[in-house]
Amino acid sequence: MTDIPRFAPITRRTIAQEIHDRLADSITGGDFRPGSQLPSERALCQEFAVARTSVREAIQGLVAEGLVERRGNRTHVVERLPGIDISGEDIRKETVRQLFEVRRVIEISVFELAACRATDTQRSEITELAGLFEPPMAIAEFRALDRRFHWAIAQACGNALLSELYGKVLDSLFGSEAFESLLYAEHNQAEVDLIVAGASEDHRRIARAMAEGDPVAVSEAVVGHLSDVEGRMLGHLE
Amino acid sequence: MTDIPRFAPITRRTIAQEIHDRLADSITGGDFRPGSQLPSERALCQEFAVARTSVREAIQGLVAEGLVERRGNRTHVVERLPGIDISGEDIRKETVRQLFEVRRVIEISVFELAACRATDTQRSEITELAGLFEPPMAIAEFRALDRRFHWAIAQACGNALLSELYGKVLDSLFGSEAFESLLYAEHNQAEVDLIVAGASEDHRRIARAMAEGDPVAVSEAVVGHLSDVEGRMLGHLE
DNA sequence: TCTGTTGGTCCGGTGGTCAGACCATAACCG
DNA sequence: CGGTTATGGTCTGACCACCGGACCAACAGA
Repeated sequence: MTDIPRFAPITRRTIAQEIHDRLADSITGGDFRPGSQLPSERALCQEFAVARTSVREAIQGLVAEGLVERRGNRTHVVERLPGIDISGEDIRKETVRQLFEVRRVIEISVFELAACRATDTQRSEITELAGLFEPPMAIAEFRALDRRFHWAIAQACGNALLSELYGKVLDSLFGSEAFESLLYAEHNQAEVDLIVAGASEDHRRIARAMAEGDPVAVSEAVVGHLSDVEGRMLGHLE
Repeated sequence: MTDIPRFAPITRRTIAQEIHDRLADSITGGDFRPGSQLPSERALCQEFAVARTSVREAIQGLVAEGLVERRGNRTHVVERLPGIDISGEDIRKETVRQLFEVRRVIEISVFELAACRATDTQRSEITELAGLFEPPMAIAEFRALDRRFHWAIAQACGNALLSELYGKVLDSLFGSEAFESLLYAEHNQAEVDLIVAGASEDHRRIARAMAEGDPVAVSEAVVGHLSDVEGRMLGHLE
């Protein structure tokens, strides 16, 4: 009997396609206000670390699909996205809401498993990382530490596939332009400071429960943490 | 103030790197018995749908890392994988065990959300798909339908990010060579027939609860389903 | 009106990939 | 044991994607 095919064919994706999709997701995800100017080709070159020809091809696709348009010698997001009739603001909040829903589904289990399975070394690392949160903190510094903290716990859950999936949630959380633009908006600064302070306290609480190997306490701390941060972000930021 | 960088740099990956990683994962994941012959370069060309030069480069990397070795004019998995001292059989079962753990974390929530949020059209589709399970069924046919059934539910959960993540779990579930090799092993046929019959019944039960919009019943059915299939796969297959 | 920025076009070069051909050697089969 | 088949090794020419850069026309802003 012939061998079972074990592997799916390789799929190929050009750099322009990847850039196109990321820009399209960003636009439809509410990161750009309708009518606003897109970053220039040269600026996007730098951010994506690619040649201008790749960025050009991606943007040409966006023009063809009606997501952006040329105005003079500038590229702007169209005033009305095809097929979408809620505002960028609402899209952004829905994106964040869904992200928290996913976190509730996965993060609680990951943290509970880590509480049970982490090695002593991992518990020490988690405790040490929690101790580094010292408000007030610059947003960028806070987020970098926040990610390290969550990833350390992810690695302690003892399930490679679950760690990988949670890593993708963290990629969404820390790579989300919708999330970032809420945090960095000038008029949200005072509220963001409160979020940072609350989250820092929550992280220490989680780390203590983790160090004690108490999954129930960890679960309660995570539930409270998610509820608090989500409530503040959706209720108080714009 | 300068714009916040919104996008991470593009990463580049060659076809040979992708093939290398997939082969390495397959080998360390227990899909090839130690000492067994790897599929030929030409066979892998066909499966991956790439040129021989790409497959060659990937395999040369595996040789360099000590995962495979040349014996005469054949390529074989090494008898002892570097850094691994449990058998492929145990690795395979651990892979499957972790996969079920991830399913319990995510699938129950996805199904519960779908029970609450599915449209009438989606409920009808789910019911129809469940009705297509008619044991006895060929494994390949069963798995294709199984995947459609789970994906239909995933799309009904009302959270794009969660659907995407669950899609990756399904990719692992239906793309896992560890899983496939347990199912297709000749000596497991009778037990697999029992798994197919039990799963078909469970799917109908889930679809009924889904049609009734009963998340509690859906949750119970899913928990039972996962427990049953996992128990059979880990306890009775080899 | 002038300057700077942006999009448009073009160029030559590099790396990755492709399909194919051919050969030497080992494995397999009668 | 000999013949056939299969496999890995090497090589070739072609094509594509991508790169970095240069230059220009037109627009936006001061």
